[in-house]
Parts: sequence; structure tokens; C-alpha cells
Amino acid sequence: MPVITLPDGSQKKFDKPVTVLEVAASIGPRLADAAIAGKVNGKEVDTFFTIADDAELSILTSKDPEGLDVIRHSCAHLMAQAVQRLFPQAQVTIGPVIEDGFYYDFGFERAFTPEDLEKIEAKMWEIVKENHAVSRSLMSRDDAVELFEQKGEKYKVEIIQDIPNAEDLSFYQQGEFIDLCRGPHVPRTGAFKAFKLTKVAGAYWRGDSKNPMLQRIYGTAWPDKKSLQAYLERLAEAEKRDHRKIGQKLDLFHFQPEAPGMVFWHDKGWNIYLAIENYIRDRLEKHDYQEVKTPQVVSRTLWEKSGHWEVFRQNMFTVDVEDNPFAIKPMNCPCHVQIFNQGIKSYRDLPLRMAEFGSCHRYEPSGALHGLMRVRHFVQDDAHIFCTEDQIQAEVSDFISLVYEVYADFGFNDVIVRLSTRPEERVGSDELWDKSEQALELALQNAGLEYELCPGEGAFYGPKIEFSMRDCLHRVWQCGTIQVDFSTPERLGASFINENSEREVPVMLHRAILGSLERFIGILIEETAGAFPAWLAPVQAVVMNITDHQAERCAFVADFLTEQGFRVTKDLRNEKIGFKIREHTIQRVPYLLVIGDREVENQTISVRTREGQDLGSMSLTDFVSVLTKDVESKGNKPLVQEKKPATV
RNA sequence: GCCCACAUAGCUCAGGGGUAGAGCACUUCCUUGGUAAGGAAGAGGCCACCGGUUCAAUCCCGGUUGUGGGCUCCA
Repeated sequence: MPVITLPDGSQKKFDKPVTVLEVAASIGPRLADAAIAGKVNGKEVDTFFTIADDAELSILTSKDPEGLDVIRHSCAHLMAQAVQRLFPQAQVTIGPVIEDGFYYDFGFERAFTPEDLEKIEAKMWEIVKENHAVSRSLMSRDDAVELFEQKGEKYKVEIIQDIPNAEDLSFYQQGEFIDLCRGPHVPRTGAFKAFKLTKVAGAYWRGDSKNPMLQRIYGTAWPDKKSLQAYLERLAEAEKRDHRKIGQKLDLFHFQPEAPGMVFWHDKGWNIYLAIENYIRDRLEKHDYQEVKTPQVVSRTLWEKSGHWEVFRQNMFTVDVEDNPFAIKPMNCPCHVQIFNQGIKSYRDLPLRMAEFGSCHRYEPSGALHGLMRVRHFVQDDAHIFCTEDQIQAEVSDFISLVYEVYADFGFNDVIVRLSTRPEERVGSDELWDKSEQALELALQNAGLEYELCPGEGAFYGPKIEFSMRDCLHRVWQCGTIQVDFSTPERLGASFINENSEREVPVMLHRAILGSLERFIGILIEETAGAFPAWLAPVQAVVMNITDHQAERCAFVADFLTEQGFRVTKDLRNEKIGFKIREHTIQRVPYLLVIGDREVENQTISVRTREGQDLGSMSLTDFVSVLTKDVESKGNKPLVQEKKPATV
């Protein structure tokens, strides 16, 4: 006689075991109709799940995030069924839910074409119309293996064989289609209202590049057609923020085939770059770093000593001159250790923080290149902190607050934090790993940060924290990082004299706040859609005349502002003022200064923002203080209320 | 590196076995106009590169390079 407690606290008594659907029906026929799945005592179940004992129950509909995930997961099954109807040779594998949708990987002799996708989608709608009931059954592992072997589904057999023997496995069937699945699933194939197959891609079986390539089909699914439409529009809108497009439109940088993966920075892009570099330089000074610069081309022998040659040589640019082998540096750490090694260091010198805007080249695989986000030449805001084991935690804590200080100045607060711990293959004693992992973890906890724990994903030389951000399509890119390194200082012979007059090997912390300037600017462009805050804008103000008569005054104003240290241009072209306003608005110049006869007479300038806000006429000195305030406010408190940045 | 797609004017793109088109941008001229596009004329292309098929290739086929979307990788 189960008593069911609903999310609002109300209770319902039943005199015999009931299914989720029956409970829903007892509440109302519309809810019964909308029920996708249920959550019984926190566990997601099918609508046909029978509740025998007292339980807490929520009925999941497409309005609940969990319900929507069930729809998406079921949609992957629906797609697999459609694919197998159209292409019986296609082998099923797995089909998980992802952000906004799902995919399914098929073993198939050829790639699916866009025409195939249309056919598959049409077939999916057919199956929706057929409205098959979805049923769940249990099978022993051996029976399941036999079943799928009969079907010739070799990937599925492999999956099932890898599941421990003891478990009975659950299977879901709709019409002729049956698949191994934990569930839950929608009750009927008629439950789908809105979905679309979006793209095909290759993907390695079990994510291993040594395995054969499967054909992955991506799709998206929504509670109704309107949400689907809204999603597609959102996607199109996001694509307009693509940093590669904006980089082109705003004349910031370009790439060309002669230097794949290496940026040609144009004047305007480089101004942003310099503004960021100078800002970081200022932070470094305040946080007690020393800045150094090390060679670009370094003998291979150093990379052999550091161990990088062995592991990464295929990713290094090499240069041979007169039979002497060199490599263009892919990282700065070995060079920094060389500086550390000059002279004798005392424990009193530690922690020693050595920073460099380190220009690095890595021969990244061609398929990995992606605009500014993944390049072959980049500059890291790199630093290495030489310290003792006992200093690790304090240094990490300081670094974390520095990272957040900087990100806040850029207006970023959606940061993804990961802690990666000891991998299988590693150097250093377990005690040392324990100590370092604990130091990192404690620092994260002290900072009150939520983070994802990634066991086994640390570098071979030590654990690390990574700070990542998302681009306009929600792809995640690592920016900041701090990594403990037990290996490099020893390999390269670094040491200091400790309090007992003994030689001791320092711990080295690798750290970067922005990561690569290139990637960080890419993220920044997508975040701001090219409307950079005034302190970063390559052109902070443009001075425009209305007719030739004011040319002289415009030049004076522009020169004056330039002398005050602002980035200002003038536009004296023989064009209508509306045209000039339009052009510079599109170019996202924060302040548009107009000078006509009136302004010349009154010695003022008419100020308009790129958001179209009219700040009226003001004196030159008043404008200087407006601009100064804006520049100093950084990402934190914009003077002028910014609307959500418009697309260019 | 792997799978798929794409590559036409400075940009965005259309076209299609008989050596090419639009809009914007550019140049010149007219226009001196008060806050998101004034008008006219002109110039601009080895249709990514290398091969093949063909009387003829920008178009069809193969390769290379680059780019895009994924996968793998990312010290």
C-alpha cells in the first residue's frame, strides 16, 4: 500500500502497487499525457515503472531538464532505429545525450551524406507516427551476447562483453529495434515533437585513434517546434560572434596558407594584444614577479635533457644549421631553469617567480588548428615559481586569487575549474604526489571554488589545476593553469641551499593566467562580439567632421587626445555624417566624436557611444574625464550601461 | 594525424564543359550634407595549386595545400 509523496509535499495513497503513469493519471489526464519519465527516490525510471513501497516521486515532463534529456536520449534510439531500417548493414554502438542534443555512432562502410540525413530524419518521423510502445526487459549477459551476435552487431557484443558478468542487463525495445540501455526512455515513439539531425562526423570507436572510425550523426531535440526554432536561431546568432569572422570584419588579424596556424596581427589586433600584455605586466609587478626573456631557438640537447625531445619531438619545429640540431622552443620552462641555475640560490631567494611573455612554436596536428584558439605559434603569459614543497600551497592560493582578479577585469566570470591528479605513468614519490594534490585541493577549497576532479589526468611530472572558458558555441578552451613539477628542476640540475646548508632541489610551479594571448583574445572577441571595453578597444574614439570646414579643429582634438595617451583616429572623409557614424559603429569604436560648425564655435565636441547613446556636447576636458573613467573601470563597472553586445 | 564538406573579385556570395556575375568595398567625378548607407562613372578575377579525361576544364576525375565541422592529441 504505497504512499507517494509528490514534490509539493502532498501525498497520495494507493491500495496496490502503481506505475508512475498511473500516479500521473491520478493527478490529471494532461499530466499523464505529458509524462516522459519519473524520478522515484531520486532515481530516474520509466513511466511504466511500478512503485510498490512508499516513495517520493516526481513526474518528469519535457519541461524538466531531466525529462528533456530522456527525450534526447530516446531520440538517439529513434535515430538508430531509422538508420537500421534504411541501412540494415549499419552497426549500432552508443548514443549519448550531449548539450542541447545527442549523437549516435554507427559502424558503416561509408560516410553518411546530407541526403542520407534527410532520409533518416523522414524515417524517424515515420516511426514517430507508428507510435510504438517502448518496453524494458532484463537479460543475462550471455543471452545478450548471443542475441547481438546473431544480429551481427559486433560493436554491441564488445560493449556487452565488457560489462561484469554478474549484472542482468536492461534492454529497451520499440517495434523491431532493441538496444542495450540503462534508460529511462520515453513511453512511446509518438512522444517526439521536435528534432533535427544536424551534422555527420567521423569518431573513433571507443575514442581511440588506433580503432576504426565510426560514423557519428549529431542531432538536437526539443519539447516543441518553437524551442527547436529558437535553438537554431540562437546557433546562427552565436556563429556571428565567431572570432574569425569578427577578426576579419574589424581588421584585427588574418591567417594565410604560407604560415598555417600562425597569426598575422594587423595594427588594430596588435593594439589589443599590447593593451593586454601591458596590463598583465602591471599585475606581475604588483605580485612580485621578475620578467625575463629567453631564446627562441635552443639546441636540441637541452630538450633531450629536459625529456621533451623524447615525448614531443614530432610536435617540435626543428632547425638544423651546419649540422647543429636546434629546436624552436615549444615551451619556456627549460630556459627559465637556465636562468635560475646562474649563480647559487639560497632558500632566502624562494619563492622565486620568473615570468616571460614566452613566444612558443608547436607543430600541432593540422586537424587541431582552430582560428586563434589553437595555433602553432603563440605567446604564453608564462611564469615559473621556484619554491620549496612547503611553499606550494601558499603560492597556489596566491595564484588562484590573481587569476580571478585578472579574469574579473576582463569581465569573465564563467570559469570552468579542473583539478587533474596523478596519472598511471608518473615520476616522483607517492608522498610527494599526496602532498601536492592536497596542496592544490586545499587551495581550491580555500578559494571557495567549485571544481571538477579529473583523476589520472595530471601531467607525468605533477598534478595541475586548469581554468577554462567557453567560446560562442560553448566549446571549452583551457586558459589559465598551474602545475606542480617534481621532475624538471632535478633533470636540469636546479638547486638551492637550504637552511641546513644542504643542496636541495626546488619544486617548480608552471603557471599561466591567460594561457596563450592568442587564445585568450579569441575568447575575448567572442565574449564581447568585438565590442571591446574601452581599455582594450584598439580605437577608443574617432573624431569626425561634418564638412571640410571643421577639419582643422578635428585634427587638433585628435592630436590632443592622442597626446593624453588615448588611441584616437580621425575621419575627415568627404562623406555624410550618418555614413561615418554607421561605419564606426559597425567597427565598434566606443566613442564617436562629431564636430560641426556649432562645436567649433563653442569649443566642444558632440559625443555618441557605439550603443547609439547620445552623451551630448561637452568640452574636451570633460570628455577626457569620461574616457579616463571608462578606461580605468576595466571589465568591472562600465561607465555607460552596455546592452548585450550586438553582432557586427 | 583520421572522417566528412568546402575553396569563384578586397569582403559576402551566385553561376556553370565553350576562358565569368551581383551587392558591398576600391578609384574618379558631382555633392559640403548634423548622428547607422547621397548620386554617377570606372577599374578589378590564371575561378587555391598540380596532374588527368576532353576538340575544349573554373565546372568532370585524381592528387596537393589551406579552411570549416567533428574525432584523436594538446608538454
